[in-house]
Amino acid sequence: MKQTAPASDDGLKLSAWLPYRLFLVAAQVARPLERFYGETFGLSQAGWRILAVIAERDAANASEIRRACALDPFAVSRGIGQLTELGFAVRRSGKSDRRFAAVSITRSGRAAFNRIAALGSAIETRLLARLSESERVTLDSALTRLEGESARIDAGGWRALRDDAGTP
Amino acid sequence: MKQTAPASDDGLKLSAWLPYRLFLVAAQVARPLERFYGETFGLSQAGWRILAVIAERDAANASEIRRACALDPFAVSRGIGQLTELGFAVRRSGKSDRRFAAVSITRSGRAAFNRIAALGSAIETRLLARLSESERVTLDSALTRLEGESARIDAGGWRALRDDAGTP
DNA sequence: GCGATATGCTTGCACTTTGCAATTATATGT
DNA sequence: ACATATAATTGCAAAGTGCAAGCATATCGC
Repeated sequence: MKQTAPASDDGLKLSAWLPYRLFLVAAQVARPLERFYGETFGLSQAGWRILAVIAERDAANASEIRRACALDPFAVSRGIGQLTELGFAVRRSGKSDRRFAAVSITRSGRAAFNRIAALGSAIETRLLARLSESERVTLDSALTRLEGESARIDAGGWRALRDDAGTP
Repeated sequence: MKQTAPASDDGLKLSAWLPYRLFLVAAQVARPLERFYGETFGLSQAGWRILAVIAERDAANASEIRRACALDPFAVSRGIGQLTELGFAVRRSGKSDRRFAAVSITRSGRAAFNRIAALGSAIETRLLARLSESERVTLDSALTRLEGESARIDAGGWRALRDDAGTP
């Protein structure tokens, strides 16, 4: 007598499921970097992403950061708070509309960014070294489309997905 | 006089940085699914992953799950606890070595899994629809190598990475 | 045998992160 | 000037995480 499983899989195998595979690579690769900036600077993941964004713009308000980092407004606010506490960013209330505060990176923020980015680049280099030139090109263009589609999937929520499938 | 930035980037642009791009797709796509199984079954991310793993084996011990899910032993233990509380899995202490408890999925666990997997497959289908057949093949083989390399990067820790780069 | 040590897993507890309601500050429409 | 809208922040409860210590079982050395 067995009551554990009728064994009628839907056929989703975790290790072969594209979203999981992407997640796995991203997570494994992010872990050492997170450890580094966590231990060295006391920076959180959100903090690092925001730092990276303000390093490549000359000033950004919270909404721009939110869009660029895929973070919610709360996380952005807290991340900016963390960065200013660490002395890595400064807030100056905007000139025209003072609801938007401009955030910019400081000298020491940039120094920290550069050290983190060096590790980040090393990671990317090691990953890319495993791919041929044509694979890199293909991956780049494929990822661009996947980014677009994933944004739509996210925006639609799960109800939209259920309607895609055979309405379980 | 400006004190905000010497503007000497290391050239890491977040939105073009491979790990971030992978993360972004994975995160955006995972969010609706997480919402679904969270709201519907009260399942956590770890719970879902473990459920997926025991759905494709007939029984698994905690170590096998840990390897298959890239979770630490604590998370596995708690995830199994959650699944048994929900009635989605049962633990039976192993026959030969009773330190290893065999975990198997139950009938209702499989029912839940099938509903979640249906959404998961819908997501994957929508993503793959954006790619040509040859892109899918390339992505598959590229991802396999990236998985291997990312596991090595993770295992090596950040000190090994620093030595890769120009020792910052 | 049987104590010492190793292994697999679990629990408790402090700490961190997250989600959300409520709040503040500013701007805009009437 | 007052109501409403928008951007950002804060406070707090809930959930998640990391780690030390603990429990159960197995294996080794004698």
